[in-house]
Amino acid sequence: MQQETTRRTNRERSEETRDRLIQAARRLFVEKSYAETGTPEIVREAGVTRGALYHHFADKQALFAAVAEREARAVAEEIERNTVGSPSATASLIEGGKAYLKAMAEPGRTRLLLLDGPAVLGRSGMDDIDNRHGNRTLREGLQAAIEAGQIRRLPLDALTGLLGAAFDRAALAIDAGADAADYQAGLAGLIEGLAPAS
Amino acid sequence: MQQETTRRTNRERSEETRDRLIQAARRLFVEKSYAETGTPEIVREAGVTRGALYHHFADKQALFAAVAEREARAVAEEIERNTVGSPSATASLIEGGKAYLKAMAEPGRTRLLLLDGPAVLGRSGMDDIDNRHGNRTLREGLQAAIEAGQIRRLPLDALTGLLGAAFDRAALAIDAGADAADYQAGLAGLIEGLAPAS
DNA sequence: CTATAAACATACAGACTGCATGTATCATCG
DNA sequence: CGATGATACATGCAGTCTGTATGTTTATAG
Repeated sequence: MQQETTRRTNRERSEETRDRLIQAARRLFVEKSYAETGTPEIVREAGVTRGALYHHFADKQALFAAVAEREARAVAEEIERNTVGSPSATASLIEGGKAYLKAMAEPGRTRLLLLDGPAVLGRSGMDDIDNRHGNRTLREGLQAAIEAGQIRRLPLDALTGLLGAAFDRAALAIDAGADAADYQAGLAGLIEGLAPAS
Repeated sequence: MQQETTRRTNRERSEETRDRLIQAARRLFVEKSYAETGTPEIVREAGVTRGALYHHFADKQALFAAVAEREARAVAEEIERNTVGSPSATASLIEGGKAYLKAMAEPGRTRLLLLDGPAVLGRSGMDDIDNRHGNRTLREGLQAAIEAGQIRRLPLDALTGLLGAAFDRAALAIDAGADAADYQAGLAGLIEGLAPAS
């Protein structure tokens, strides 16, 4: 039989369709925005029909969640790959921050994860994604630094949130054309300032 | 003439209609969200028609911008009212931060200004509003603290953005039910840590 | 090879946005 | 004060979108 090329297992069919939808949606959500991208346009770009979309995803929002989830995972992996163990805990934090900013420089990530994400999924929804992937690293880094006595003993969750927000803001500003060095300096200043009072 | 009650100048008519629209929109944008609120519902709540809405505002987004602008102004005024001159510049920053968090505790403000705002108007659009109202105070406070030698000399705009983001994050977390004291402590730690290295 | 389930396609109902056109109310000027 | 123009608003319509219900094809189990 020559149509073996089209003969695929169900798993493969689903996998590919989901993948095409997520990739097409990512392209359009980044180029325009979540709100200004319609599902007809997404499925056209993906080469499937809206039936397929609504078979695999509960609604447009669920498709966005899949896009965001994949993106957050990619960021986390990229950081883990580009980061090596550092001597001091604070230095490790600063280095991790640099890796985060570099990963977030990939076009579209700030819009997906920092602008549309919180609005579409709510802050709690984005927190769930963050905690599954990226933020965990930051929290563990801070905890290690605190227990190593290199950072003042402050409420861990709050500190994680506050520093994470600062990093997010830096990523946004840099993406908007601000001077990266300025923000790197500001972040380093904030982190170093957390050293125990002398 | 007994219908003098309905005899109003054009200015008054417009003023009241705009006001009713902005207030109704605010209520609904807060209760649900910008995306899930339709213009038919807004005008019903405001007691006018969609014609009036589209006469006064270019589109739904422009109406949201008006709501956000008014809210940002209210926050700025509330802070200015509740804040008194402090001895040290850093203490003044911390006090201003407390006033900000208190103002942002007004229901709906975090959603309007921190979640939907950036997504609907873009970060640059929200920055415009912020710079017209709130953020200016923070920048000036930081500048004063730097020139008074109470805070390390770091890039002013970057530092303003980073600390502002941390405050925003605190407001969101507190609104979501987190312990306010934890975040206050974290913020105080961040600010105090900016003191020049001893 | 048949039956069943999964994957996808198509058709449709309801709702919404923005605009175009119509009407009422106010302002201006001779 | 009366007519003319402008402003404020109302109504109707076209196009589009989302989610669902129903139909069809493809894979899998027995």
